[in-house]
Amino acid sequence: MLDIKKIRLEPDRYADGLKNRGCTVAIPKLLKIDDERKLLIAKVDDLRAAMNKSAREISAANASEKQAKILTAQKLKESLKSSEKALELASEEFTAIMYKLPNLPFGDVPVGKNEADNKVLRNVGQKKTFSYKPKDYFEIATNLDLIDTDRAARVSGTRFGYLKGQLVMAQFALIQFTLSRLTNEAWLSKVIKKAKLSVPSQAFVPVLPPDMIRMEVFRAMGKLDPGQEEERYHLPKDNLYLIGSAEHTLGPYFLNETLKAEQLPVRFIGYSTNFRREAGSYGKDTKGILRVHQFDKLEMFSFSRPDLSREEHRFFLAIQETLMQELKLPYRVVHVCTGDMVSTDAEQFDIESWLPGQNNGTGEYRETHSTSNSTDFQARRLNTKYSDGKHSELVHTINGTAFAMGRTLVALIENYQTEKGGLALPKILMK
RNA sequence: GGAGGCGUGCCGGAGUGGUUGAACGGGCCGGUCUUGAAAACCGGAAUACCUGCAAAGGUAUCGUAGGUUCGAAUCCUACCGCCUCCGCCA
Repeated sequence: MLDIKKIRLEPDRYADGLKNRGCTVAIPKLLKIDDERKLLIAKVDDLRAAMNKSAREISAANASEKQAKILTAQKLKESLKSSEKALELASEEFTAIMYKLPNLPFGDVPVGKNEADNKVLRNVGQKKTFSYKPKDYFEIATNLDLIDTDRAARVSGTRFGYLKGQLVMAQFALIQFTLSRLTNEAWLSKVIKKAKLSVPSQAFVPVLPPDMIRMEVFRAMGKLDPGQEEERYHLPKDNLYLIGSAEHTLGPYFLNETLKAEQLPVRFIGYSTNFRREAGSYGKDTKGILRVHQFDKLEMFSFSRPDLSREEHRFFLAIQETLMQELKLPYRVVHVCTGDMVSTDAEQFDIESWLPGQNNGTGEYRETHSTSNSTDFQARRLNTKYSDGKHSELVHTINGTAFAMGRTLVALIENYQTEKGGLALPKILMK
């Protein structure tokens, strides 16, 4: 959620930024609704003050005048109730609009309508040349009996898969590899230095978070906002939702807490199973495991001081890139444009991995990673602050994929396939 | 799933309808004393919102949301969470 006070100070900047995101809410109208709301707050506060005063008088009054005073107070209460009702309606209208507003993009985020306007920042890594037409990962994996979606469909429906055998071993190797890097301060320090950043090098704390989340908390994370609800699995009997990323339960870890300034940044590397309904993607990637209802992912999350959040965000990107380079997977970095960003983000980078077997063997880039700076947008609803002992302020939250298991396995299979239809995975995973 | 208990400020802990933002103790911050510290003594300290240039004033907050009442930390209801016992169980 945005801060109405900041919107009031710079209405034009907000209007422009939100317009670039394709948000149609009119700022002047919002401010007018807020004005009306404030008038009602003043009215209700005055009436409550009068009520408090009369209650004190009743308590002090002697028996003879008490009854008359109570009668006056009762009348006062009637008018208070009607004003309170009016305030409640005005507040609901105001909040409904505020919840619709996405985060304000930074001024240097590329402006654009949709995916087509995203800006490719760089291509990294050597694309392997094949002496034959490289195969699709699904063909290879099916031949080696590493992925079975037919039986999964029988058991669980479309967009599910069984991962088997050496592919499972590869997933756990990938997990070990990643955790060993993100918990290693010396390694992180090298990443920071190479990226010319000045954030501290403290290690990520590995976390296995809950895979289910309460409705109120999910809402506070901004992940049930209009348009997103359809993407979530809901368990009505218990009123719980299945998470779509470890981000969803890592973010609220410090719900309603104030951290000490010297604690920051707090860095988590969470591993979770993620559930997505993939509503509205019918007919897209129906084969294989590129787009499934359930997949595992290692997700980075950081609570940062506001003045360092942009560096922390670039640090996340640098980690993603370094990990990809260690696996020798070619990729490109994309600066996501205003129209294509996730609603809670002020800035977003994606990494798209090179998949040589896609597109009938000519290859294509597919999104495998994403990293976002949500500034104080999530922290405001989560009420997560930090304090230096004198002042307290909302923290900034940063999230980013370390590795999404399924799609990374896809990239590994396609890039490390052999002519005979086997796999020669990188040594770094072979331990 | 059954039975019972409990949720007060940074912490402990009073408070069962009337100036209670909340006794008391500890911790914390500032000061006096001291060569310095400790002890002792004195003083200070919550958050959010509204009005205001400010000083200041007002409102709300005793798990959360409603309700009863002129008045609620105190009474009622629901929800959330924690604890104990029984049952079931990876």
